[in-house]
Amino acid sequence: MRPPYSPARRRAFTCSLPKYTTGLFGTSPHAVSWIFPPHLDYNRPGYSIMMELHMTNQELADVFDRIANLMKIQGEMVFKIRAYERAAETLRALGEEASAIAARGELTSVPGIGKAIAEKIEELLQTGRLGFLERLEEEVPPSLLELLKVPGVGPKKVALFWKECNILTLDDLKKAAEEGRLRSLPGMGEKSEASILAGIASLAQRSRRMTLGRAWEAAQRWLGWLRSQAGVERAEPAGSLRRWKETIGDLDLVIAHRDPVALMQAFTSHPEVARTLGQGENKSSIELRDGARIQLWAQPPESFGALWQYATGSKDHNVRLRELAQKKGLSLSERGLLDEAGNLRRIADEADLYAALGLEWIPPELREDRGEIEAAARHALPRLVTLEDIRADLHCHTTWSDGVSTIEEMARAAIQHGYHVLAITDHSSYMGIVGGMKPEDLPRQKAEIAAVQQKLGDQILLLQGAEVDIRSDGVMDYPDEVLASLDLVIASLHTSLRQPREQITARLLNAIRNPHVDIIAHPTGRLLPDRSGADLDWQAVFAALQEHGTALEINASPSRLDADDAHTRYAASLGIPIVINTDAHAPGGLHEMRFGVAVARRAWLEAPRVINTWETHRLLDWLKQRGKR
DNA sequence: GCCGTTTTCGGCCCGACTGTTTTCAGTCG
Ligand SMILES: Nc1nc2c(ncn2[C@H]2C[C@H](O)[C@@H](COP(=O)(O)OP(=O)(O)OP(=O)(O)O)O2)c(=O)[nH]1
Ligand SMILES: [Mg+2]
Ligand SMILES: [Zn+2]
Repeated sequence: MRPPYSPARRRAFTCSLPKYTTGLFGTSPHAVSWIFPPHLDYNRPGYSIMMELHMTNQELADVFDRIANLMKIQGEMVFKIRAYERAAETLRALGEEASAIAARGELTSVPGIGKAIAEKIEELLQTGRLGFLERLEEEVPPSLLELLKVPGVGPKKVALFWKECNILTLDDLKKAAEEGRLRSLPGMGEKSEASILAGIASLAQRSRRMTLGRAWEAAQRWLGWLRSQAGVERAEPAGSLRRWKETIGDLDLVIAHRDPVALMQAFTSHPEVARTLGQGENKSSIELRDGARIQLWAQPPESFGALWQYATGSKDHNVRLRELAQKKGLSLSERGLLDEAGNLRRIADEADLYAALGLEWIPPELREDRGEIEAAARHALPRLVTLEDIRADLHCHTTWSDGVSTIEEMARAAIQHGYHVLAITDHSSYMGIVGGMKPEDLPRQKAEIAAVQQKLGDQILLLQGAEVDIRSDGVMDYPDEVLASLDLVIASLHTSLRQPREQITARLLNAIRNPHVDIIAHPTGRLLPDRSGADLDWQAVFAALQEHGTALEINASPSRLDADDAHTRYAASLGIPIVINTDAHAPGGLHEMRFGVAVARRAWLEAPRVINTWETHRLLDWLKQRGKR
């Protein structure tokens, strides 16, 4: 990853890449390295790349978050700061690259991006720099940003420490606290000084964001504990977990309870607790030994709906909802709806809250302020795809490559899931003799699939596919005649994910243009929660997928969730077929389908967009159209 | 800085908890 703000690299290129490059099985990768000339266009009419440098939406968003934080320390107007923060969120959710929108001159038509921010985006895209930020950083030392990360330390205190004690770094702050120099500052005391030291310590060993899988496991344990406690009438997940966001910062849990004081005490003195961050009668917060944090809120059952809605968020969704309430002369909070006369209407059922504001109930996965409130007001929310809609899994592994179960075991597990189709897609040989399948193994595997098929009869249809590696030179790991012999071909990147944008994009495009390839799996190769994926030119990838009708995979593994919600939503809007696959390496892996479905739901997808919800005959027709037998 | 079936100017979510206060500011969710 590049640092959040650094001048982008200058590039220009103009040549052409072959329509697709035939795999030359058995030859050295170096023999075909010519497919990456220094200059290329993507062989599309009108798609001559004159891109001079590039910043991803994520990188642009990081710039605006940085501006917002520096302005907070500076003491700038809060509403201006909110505008930068909202713009950052908008950019992260776009899917389409901001550079493409800028090229059309349409940045200001994006909600939350006005004239000032659009100009800054354009300056960043054209020059890789931003004068406004450079001047801001001369006024406010950027090293102060690390102080903001200390829990309990906000912009006011950072400014105070900076101006009164010349504290510029985390080390400065630690030293000042240890020497007792903070307690005499206005608004500070011994306790707050000690809590800063504790905050710095926890920052050092604080764990990063969790994967959804880990978070749900922990949440189920804690919900079980809560439900076993006296007086708990209901306990439910909330926050990013309930919205199925791709990674989880902390566990947010809510309970219905009439007198939660004793329960809050039990919660903060649970044996797994390393530190109590706060304890009151309405909410408490703890940090566990492994660094994970849990936030617990309580309201009586008659207010549970309002509480659950609040704690589910997202923050931006909540703010929009509260603004809507305001316009109707109401005031919304976790306690309920307050009318102008000052009467509090408690709300037991979340759906009643949305109804009171004239809205359809909004599925938690949509609550990100990405247009869901407007759609709910028009009663035009999508009918989101569900786990029950899924009829096939088109990506799994067996003992023929790095899976741990046989074809029959995987097939029987798929039947248990109610699937009508399972594609066996073992790895091509790039992983080496042990890991991958050589082309000469394929006929024997085909025979085994046929035998299992005969044994299982019409309970399920088995397809012989393969997950074919796109080699680091862009060549498919199986030659065309081998690809042509398969029922389904998945192509994916596994190696050299750090190649420069144009090079790794060219690899992926080469696979998409290969007429035998049906699905592009885990397109970026990222590994959650920490390892970012390939730096793809998404606009080129979208265009190629659209042109060739190739399906884009949502890989359902909680450590991938790749493609992500934003890119999937935009891809589907272009008509690109979406497939949700588990990439299971054992029967248990098939259970991860629900995480992939969650990504699809966050991408606003209805079932027909997802090809593995289709009836078998329709799926087979699709494959046939793509030249399969 | 953004935005508009109440506005192109004047609004912009709202409450809990903590530690410092002698009535509240700061931080957080
Ligand atoms: N109204 C309102 N609600 C907020 C605000 N900040 C947070 N919330 C609510 C909505 C959030 O989903 C919920 C939990 O806060 P978190 O900071 O844990 O965020 P969230 O769980 O969405 O993401 P996370 O994965 O934890 O980073 O609290 C706010 O400023 N205003
Ligand atoms: Mg959270
Ligand atoms: Zn795989």
